[in-house]
Amino acid sequence: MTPPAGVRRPTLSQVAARAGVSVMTASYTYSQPGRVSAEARSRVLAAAAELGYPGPDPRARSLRRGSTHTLGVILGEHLSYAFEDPQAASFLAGIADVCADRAYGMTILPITGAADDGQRIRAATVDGFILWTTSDDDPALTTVASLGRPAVVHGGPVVDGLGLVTIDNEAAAYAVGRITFSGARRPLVMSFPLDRARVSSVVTGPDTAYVRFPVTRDRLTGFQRAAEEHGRPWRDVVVAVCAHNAADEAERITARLLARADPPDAIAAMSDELAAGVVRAIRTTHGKVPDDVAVSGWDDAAIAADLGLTTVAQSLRDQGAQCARAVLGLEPSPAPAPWTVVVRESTRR
Amino acid sequence: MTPPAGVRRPTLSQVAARAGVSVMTASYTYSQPGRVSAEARSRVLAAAAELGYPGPDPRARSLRRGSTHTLGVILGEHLSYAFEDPQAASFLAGIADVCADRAYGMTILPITGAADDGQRIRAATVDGFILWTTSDDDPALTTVASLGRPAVVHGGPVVDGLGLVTIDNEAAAYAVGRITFSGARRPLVMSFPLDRARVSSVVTGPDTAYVRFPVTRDRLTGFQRAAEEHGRPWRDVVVAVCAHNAADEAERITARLLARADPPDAIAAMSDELAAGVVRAIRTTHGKVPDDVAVSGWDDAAIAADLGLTTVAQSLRDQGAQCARAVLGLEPSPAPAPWTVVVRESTRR
DNA sequence: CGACATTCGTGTAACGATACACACGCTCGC
DNA sequence: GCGAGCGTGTGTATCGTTACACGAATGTCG
Repeated sequence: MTPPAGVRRPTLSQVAARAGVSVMTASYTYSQPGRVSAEARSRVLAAAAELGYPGPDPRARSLRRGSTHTLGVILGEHLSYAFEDPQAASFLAGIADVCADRAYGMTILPITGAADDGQRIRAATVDGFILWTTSDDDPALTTVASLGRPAVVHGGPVVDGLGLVTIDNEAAAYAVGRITFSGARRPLVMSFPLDRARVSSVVTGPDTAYVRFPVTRDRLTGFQRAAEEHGRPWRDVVVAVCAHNAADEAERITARLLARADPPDAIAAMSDELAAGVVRAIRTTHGKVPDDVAVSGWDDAAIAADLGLTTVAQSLRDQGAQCARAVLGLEPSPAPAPWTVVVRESTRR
Repeated sequence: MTPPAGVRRPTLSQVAARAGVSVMTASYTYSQPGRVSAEARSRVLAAAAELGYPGPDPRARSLRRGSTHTLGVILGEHLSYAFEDPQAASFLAGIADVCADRAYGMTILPITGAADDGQRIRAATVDGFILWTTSDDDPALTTVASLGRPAVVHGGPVVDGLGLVTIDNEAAAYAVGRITFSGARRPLVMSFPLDRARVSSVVTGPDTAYVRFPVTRDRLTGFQRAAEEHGRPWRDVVVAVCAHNAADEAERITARLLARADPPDAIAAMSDELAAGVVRAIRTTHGKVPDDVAVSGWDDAAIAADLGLTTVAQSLRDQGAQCARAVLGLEPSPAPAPWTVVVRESTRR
């Protein structure tokens, strides 16, 4: 995989010399072919072919032109998890659609959560940024904001100078929570992490003000309203926190909770992935959905239809595309993204 | 998301001027801090802070240094599918691991299958390439080879000057095929596309020499050997081709095949994803796995364990990482990647 | 005390391309 | 017949940084 050493990429001026024209004529042949006569153009292209000139060096071009034709994507969690998280994958697919359309590259930035992330962001050769899964206190936010390049945050928080693409998570959580918790005596929320520490834990009625991830905070707030409306005080509501958006983890935690003296009888999960784990755990212990435990998910992924899950339908793919368009300046002021609640068997008692 | 217009990024020479040192001293402050005295260094950093200088411009740096600190990934199928294909996601995760480690960016190139893909590849500001899901006649291969930058192909084909990371697909297919087809009278292969047209179809005993995707070709060849060893001539073996690696499609096709007068009684699928669709279709029609139909998958994904699928275990994640290391020159000569067959209930009669 | 190594600052010349302005020859239109 | 306008070719300056080589100052050692 190592290229033959010693062969250097020919330059535009070598091509120009060989074609017997000026460097600018050669340059225009690539950037504005119409600007050059047919004869000159063909001589340049012939010379380029003879020399094996692959076209203008993108590095030099991006320096001179000031644009890299590439978008940077900053994924909040360690990259390892990002690709295996189906939500993130849909979101990335949406970005990729727009990028492919406009011939933009899409760079996944090598963020690890370590101290040098700021440097890595500053060193990225990209025209703009899209941020996924950021917390209020994520240092990447201030770094990106300080660069003065266009940037859009998905989900939140609101940062001055950065765009925002999101749904109204609180309203959606309230809507699906009301359905899930209806008639429940021990409602439970299967949640994403509350802060960047990303540890799994089980707490009751957490103060949402301390939750650092805006998406998670808004959803918890909505679920809280729904629970309280059904006469379940928040301080009695159990919130199970999964460190990652993975069904396995939700299954393990749910199994433990079901074994308690006061097992939950309604579980609202923050993703279909987590809900799938919940359902698996319930079935393993010979429980019935929804008779013993009502369950809802979020996203309306393929698995939600398979399992008959009530869920919040949103298109992360569209939201990814919206982010990309916003960064590229194709979408003046992104509107709140649409969502609906899809009611299926998993909440019908 | 649009940055305040008019503010220009300060340059290194402005910082140097403000700090009262030469440009080179300022430059060394960032690239080789040890090379400058503590006093000069702190003056430069102070000046940079006052001016809001975010560090050396990566575009200029990559032009001058000749390296971009970024790897390019070329995904054979249209990007839309790539992210939703769990195999691709694992592979990408492996690349991402290595990139994050070395502070390399990872650019997904905006390949669409259209005519200007070559230009897009040549215009990519990357140090090397990793190619995923390429066919023998993929024009991206020759384009990449002509650039003389390090590149690695996953799965094949073998191209002069490009590295190769793969398992021995033929041997693995033979191994899992022998188990799956044991005692079967109507073996069937659920396959990936045979060529870049990517249409789904159902054929019998295709001439493997005409299959354009090396991975698919090698696996078919292995399955062929396995079927023939069990006394099933290849011309009688049905090969169902799925256009994409998606369970839904496999389910639809399997349902149709099961409704035939001569339904298959053993199905070897080229991925667990496809096998999951196969199992779903069998169960929908009240068939039993493995009693009515033996099934095997490929990859040993999470779903394979869930479904009790016999499968070829390989780590696409490790292979992705291997590709990345090879391109970065950290791995002299990549060895064939390991695989094993995991036998579970789905083939035990 | 002179020879020699080390530390650290600087000037100059690239890296490879493009923006811009200018020059030249032609064709029109009046 | 002459200025305007267009189509084409070219020189120069510059994008922002770093490699390299050189020189001055300081330190070390016999």
